[in-house]
This record gives sequence, C-alpha cells and structure tokens, in this order.
Amino acid sequence: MSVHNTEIAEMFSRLAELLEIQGANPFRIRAYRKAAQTIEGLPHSVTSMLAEGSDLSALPGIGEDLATKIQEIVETGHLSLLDQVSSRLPGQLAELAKIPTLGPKRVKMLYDTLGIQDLKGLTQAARSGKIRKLHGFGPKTEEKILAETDKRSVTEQRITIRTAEEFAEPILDYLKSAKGVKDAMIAGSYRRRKDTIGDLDILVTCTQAKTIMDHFVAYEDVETVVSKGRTRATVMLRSGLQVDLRVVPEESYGAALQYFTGSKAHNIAVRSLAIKIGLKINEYGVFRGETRLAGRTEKEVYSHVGLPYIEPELRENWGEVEAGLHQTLPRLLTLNDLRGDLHVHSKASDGRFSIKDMALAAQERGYDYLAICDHSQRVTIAHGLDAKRLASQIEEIDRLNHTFKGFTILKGTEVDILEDGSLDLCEDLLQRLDLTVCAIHDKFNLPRAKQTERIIRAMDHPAFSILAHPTGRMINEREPYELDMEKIMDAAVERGCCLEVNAQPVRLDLNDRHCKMAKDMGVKVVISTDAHRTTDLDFLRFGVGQARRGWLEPEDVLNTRPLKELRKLLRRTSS
DNA sequence: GCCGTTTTCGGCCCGACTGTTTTCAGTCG
Repeated sequence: MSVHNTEIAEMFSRLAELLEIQGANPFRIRAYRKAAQTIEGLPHSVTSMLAEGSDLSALPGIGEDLATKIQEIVETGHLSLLDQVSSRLPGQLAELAKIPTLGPKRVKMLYDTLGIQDLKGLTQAARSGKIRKLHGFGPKTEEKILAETDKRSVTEQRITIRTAEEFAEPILDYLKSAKGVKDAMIAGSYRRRKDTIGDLDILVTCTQAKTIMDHFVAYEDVETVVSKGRTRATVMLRSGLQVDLRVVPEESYGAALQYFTGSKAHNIAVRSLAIKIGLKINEYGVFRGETRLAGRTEKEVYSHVGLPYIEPELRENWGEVEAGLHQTLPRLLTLNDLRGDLHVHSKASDGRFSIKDMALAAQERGYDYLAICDHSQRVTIAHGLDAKRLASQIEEIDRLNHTFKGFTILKGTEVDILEDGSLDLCEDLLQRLDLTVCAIHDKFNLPRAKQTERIIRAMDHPAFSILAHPTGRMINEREPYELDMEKIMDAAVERGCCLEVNAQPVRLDLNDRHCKMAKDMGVKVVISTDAHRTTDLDFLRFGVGQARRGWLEPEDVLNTRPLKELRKLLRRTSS
C-alpha cells in the first residue's frame, strides 16, 4: 500500500481538530499538528522511507508513539485512534470549529447542550434564539454565527496571489497616503508569496494610531468593520476578503513585521530558540527580562537569536532555522536573474498576439530570448499546429530573427503527451526545434501508476526537453492529477529533462513544495509564463515566488543562463 | 505526544480583542 505524505498529514490534522473539541491536552494536540507539518514537508514519501528502513522517530516532532502510528497508516491505510475518536464525535464538528467566533470549546458546548453537530443544526438553533441563552454566549455571538452561516454556503476559498495583489496594493497606497504614516507593509502569507492567500495582514507605523485606524475603516471598499481597537482592526471588503491592520511603534516595526509575516510554525521555531538562550520574542521586540534588546528591524531580531536574516519566502519551518544556524541558507533566485521566457503562445494557436509582438514585448522587458511554444495538433480547440504549420512557423521565426539584434526567438512547441506516452508531432520535426515543452491536456483521470508511466515514457523521447505544468492543477478549479512525483523527478534527472514552474497565477505548477523537492533531488527547472498575451509576460514574478519558497538558487534554474549555455543545457545529457 | 547546554519530569509562543463577565474565557493570528 502506498500512502501519500499528505494523507498521513491530513489524518493527524483531523485527529488534532477532534481531540481539541474533546478537550484533550493542548500540547498533545500541538504534537499531532507539528507531526502533520513535518510529514508534509518531507522531500521523500514516508512509505519509501519505511521501505528503506529509515527511523521515523528521528524526525523532528515525531517520537516512538507517532512513528508507530505512521507505520500503522502506511500498512493499513487507517489510524485506529482517529477512527475511535470520530466514532465518539460527529465528524462535522471539526468543520463547525472553523467558523469565526466558534472554536473547539464553544463547539463542544453547543454539541453537549443543544446537540448541534452540523451547519444546519447551528443555523436553526441560532434562528430560534437558543444560542444566546447558553453560558458564555450572548446575543452578539448569536448574530455573528447567523451572519457566518448565511454566507458560508457561498464562499470558502482562498484567493490567488494575483487576485490578492489587486486588492492589496491599492489599500497599501491608501494607507501610505494617510497623515503621519511612516512605514506600511503587507505581512502574512502575502509577503511570503504563497500561491493562495486567505486574508491580508497590514502593518503600519505612525505617529497617531487613532488617526490611521479611523482612516483604515473609512476605506471605500470596506463593507463591515469586524473589530477595531487601539492598535488592531479587522475589516471585511465587499469582495469578502478580510484585511487586518496593526499599528506598531517605530522601535518595534522589525519585531512586528517578523511576527506578523509568520508563518506560525516559523515563529514558534524562532521563539523556542530565544527561550533556550534566556530571551523572549514578541511583536514588540526581543527581551531579556524586562529589558528590551532589539526590535527596530527584522535583521536585529534574527541576529539576537544567532540567525542571519531569513527571506520571508523561506519562513515556513521547512528547515530554514537550522540552515540559518549552520550558515547554509540558499542565495535565493530573483526576478532579475531570469534572462528569458521559455513558454509563450502566439496567435498561431490560442495566443492573442503575433510572434513579433510577443518578441518585442519580451525585448522591452530586457530579456535575451523568448521561446514560442504553440499547441500541437491534438488540441484542436486551441488551433494546435500540425507538422506543416509548425514547419512554416520555424521558417517564419528564422526570418524574424534576422530583424532582431541581441535578442533571439527560440523555436519551440507545447506538444501534447498522448495517452500512450508518445508525442503529438513527428520526431524529425521536433528535432529541428530549439526546445520542446511537453504537456498533458487530456485523460487527467488515469490511475497514478499509468499517469506516471505516461510521462516517463514521453521523457524517453530524445526530443523531450521540459515537462510543462507537471501536475495540471488549477487553483480552485481542478485538482492535480495523480502522479508519483518522486519517480518523475528521478526519471528527469536520469534523462537530463527539466520541469517547468508554470507562472500562471492559477497554475503555479510546480508549486513551492515541488520546487524544494526538485532542489533536493537535483532536478533543473525552468520558470515560464505560458503567456497568451504580451502582458502575461509579467506573471514571471509569481513563478519566482514559488521558486524562492522552494529554496531555488539561480544555478537551479535554466533560464538564468545566457543563450549559448542554455542551448547546451537543453541538449539532453544522456541519449 | 515530544523533548533535554537547567530537565527522563515538567515544561511546551504569546498578546489583542470581544463579549461576556464583574475579573475572565475563548478565539484569533
């Protein structure tokens, strides 16, 4: 039985949620959460680690008991403790606890006194005014519950980082325009450049906290003010996005920024480090007893616990604290390191612009090269190119290249990987191209082993250069297809193939974890936009965000290389 | 349930805000 790491992590998280409602020891609950996190962040599958005889209890946060439980899951697909607990508590209680204002304690109370076990029961009880009579509840809590249950059925999705940008940047400008504001920055997962964002956390230093609070809640997009105190306020925008504002004194700006950037797991790791050397870190600074030692800058905060500055994208507790202590943090890739885009479309298939227009737009952005990769014939809906049309596109690009100086249009294709692993265009034509970007666009539901084999078989093709959007996921739209990513990456290394980080904000595929996995396994990646119009070329920054979150350095990314070197690397290292 | 440069037992990150209290519990980030 091959159990995925995420499945094990989910079982532990779920168990933690139920135990919390049950009122179990909070530190035991935390232990399950921490274990879930550790497992999710592993570069290799636990199943394969066990097969190799690894000692799981050597992993951070996993002791003998949890190692045994993991083994149970891998062997049986079940966790008996979870089965036991969920037979005592209705499973939906965990969902109820996610409703704002409700937490484990209140859910337990509602269940014990009113027998509420799902959203429907909750709504009914709130409507009939039963909830306000319970000890610890009141009319306001009841109203909030009703307001939440009303809209619950409508939305419950995280937004993409791109959508978040569209809301975030105008609010930030608005806040910066207020009188007395010195610094303003968006912290949280937005600053860590996560692929999706749940809410925005904004941090401001200013001379008059009250003024900025009033200014904030008066923002034109604010629909409701959820809370507003002296230093903290929360609002909901009309779009449903929650925005939190915190005002901090200037001398605490660094500490607050560090604190509110998170992640929570990273902060716990840093704080634990502080405790070990007799310090305390909170959002106001680093303290020894009552004495405040630092806090103006993040760098200061980190250096007091013996760490170098850690880039926000790394702050996930995926090993960055340990790497910092050993001075082995990566020198992260930046947008400026990239010299070109290796996957864009023209109007020959489903793009909107001519090859020349796309090339000019790329040149404007300072690139050295751009690869035109239109769809192949199978994708009829996108006017995929057959052999004849691709041959004439090759000639067109050769002609166009004479008109550019210091810039090269590369000849490519986004060729379909067919169900049997063959490519959708004949080999002699593919060999005339500078590169091939190979992709799956159908048969998403093949069993895991079949889908994996399909891709590896395609990689056997001598003309295969890059695997496009390797998992096929579309954020909030389509789940990734079933794949054994470890096998795919092994196969890519063996054959000298690359994997793409598709920078379309709804794809971001490879994602951050897969980037880290590629780094650990020695797989080279390219970051490409899959642009269908000239402005899409700017999506590159989202791909860079995922790459940075996955610890990638310039050396790990092919399109940081000058053209000559790139051409050499695209040629397969083994044949 | 984990873990050890105080510890194999007794700790485990910490403060703001709200709504409910009449000094605080629960939630949240």
